[in-house]
Amino acid sequence: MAIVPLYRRDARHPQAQACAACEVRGSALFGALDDAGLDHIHTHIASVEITPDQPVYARGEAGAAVFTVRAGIVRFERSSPHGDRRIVRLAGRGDLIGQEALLQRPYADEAIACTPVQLCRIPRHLVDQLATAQGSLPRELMLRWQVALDASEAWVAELSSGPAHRRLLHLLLRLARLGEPGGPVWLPRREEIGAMLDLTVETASRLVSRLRREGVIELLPPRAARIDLAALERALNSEGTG
Amino acid sequence: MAIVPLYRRDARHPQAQACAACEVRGSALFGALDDAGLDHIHTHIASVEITPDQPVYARGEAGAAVFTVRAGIVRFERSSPHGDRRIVRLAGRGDLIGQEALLQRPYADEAIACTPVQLCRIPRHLVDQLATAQGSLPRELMLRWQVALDASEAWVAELSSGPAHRRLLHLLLRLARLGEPGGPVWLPRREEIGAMLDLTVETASRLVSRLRREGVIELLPPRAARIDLAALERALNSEGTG
DNA sequence: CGAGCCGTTGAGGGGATTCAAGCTCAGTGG
DNA sequence: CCACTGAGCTTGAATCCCCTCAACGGCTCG
Repeated sequence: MAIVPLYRRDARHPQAQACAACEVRGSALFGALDDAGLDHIHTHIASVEITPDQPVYARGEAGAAVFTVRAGIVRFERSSPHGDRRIVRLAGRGDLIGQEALLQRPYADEAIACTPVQLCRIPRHLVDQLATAQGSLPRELMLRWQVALDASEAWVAELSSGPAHRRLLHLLLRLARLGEPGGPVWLPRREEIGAMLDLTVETASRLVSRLRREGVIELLPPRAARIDLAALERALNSEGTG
Repeated sequence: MAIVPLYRRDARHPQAQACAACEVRGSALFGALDDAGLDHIHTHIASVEITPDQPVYARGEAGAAVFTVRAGIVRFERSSPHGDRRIVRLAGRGDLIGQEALLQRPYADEAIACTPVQLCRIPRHLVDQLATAQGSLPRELMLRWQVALDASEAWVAELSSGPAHRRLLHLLLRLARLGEPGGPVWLPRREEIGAMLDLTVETASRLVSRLRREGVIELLPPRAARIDLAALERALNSEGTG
């Protein structure tokens, strides 16, 4: 974990004005804060960069901080005592992760970077301060919690239900939304697709190959792809009726 | 929906002192409130009773209230545009449901009573009042949100992963925890089991019958069963190694 | 008593897994 | 430079789990 403190006003610092200029400010946790508020907090928030497949935090760890995702994709994993692991959710730009820490609770999942990830690390006590001083923060927090809950329930409904082919289509739809609109999307390894959709690597591979032949996706190795959204929609619709 | 206002001090009222005497007070949303606080809110909270298979609220509805579950089991459903429906989570005694309403958002799921359910209906504005007046409430709220998020992620990991036999064992384990310890548990209809585990009725029936033959559960029709927790544990363990 | 819902069981088929082999590609060291 | 290696991906063949289609019995209720 590369941790760099943020000094908003020191223009010589590479992370100068990072909070104020943060591209996700409008949708991030402190989006509603004015400059005075930023002055108060900016010295406590650190910018964190994580390389793919490195953990942000581990399940059971007594966390002292929450994170906002500034860029990249984070996955949440749980594994059974028997060893099989399952990816239960993804988070992307603007999402708040590790909220359990605010309740002095251990982290509930393994959080691992899928792509290069940029995070803002926010100490627990800092949120506590703002929660008492300001009125708007709790509401922002609850919003994040609800977003996470909604994402998790949608994961059950879309990525854990029905035939494998449809589950993969839904996954691609999500990946497309997580990336730049129209741009190439991050494509997980086959083993990761399997962990997301509860499939074996072989089945994941077969299905991806099939979509490639059908023209729904164009592979851009390694770990990227271009998605034909129109073809994807078509495939999803013909899925139900066929 | 049978709605009965709660008048805490009117001893002639059947719901008299319901808030003060509420069995789930210690673990419920207003658990931390003192009597003075109760005085303020008790006239605004209504007791709601719902019969099995009746909705608490519908997805998309602009909700003006959250609910705490005082007794019974509530299920959350989502259905795809193609018509197939999936149960994504269960809630039981002490759980807070419909929290989206606090954010002026439409309800995210269909919430439907599985068993006879008793709820406390808490208007949104009441929570807003308490949130500004008291400091402890937001924390309680966040705790509920985290409980729901955790339940949803566990649903992915346990009830949507692996072979159907193991998924059913995990479901029975949950149902046992939702009911009285040692007592009979509520057993969903086969169709409902199917919607929870993404199975057909036939497969659900076959698996239940198998567990009955193996002595893991004893059916107590209609819609109840006794579970041999030791046998269940054994079955879950031999599952992984076999 | 017949209608309808729920649960059960059987037979057959299909989709996903398992086991296995071969491929590409980047990194390594001769 | 190129064989060697290992990780990731792909494909094939056989097996198995679960689905589909179907029939039937128990039960409630009009």
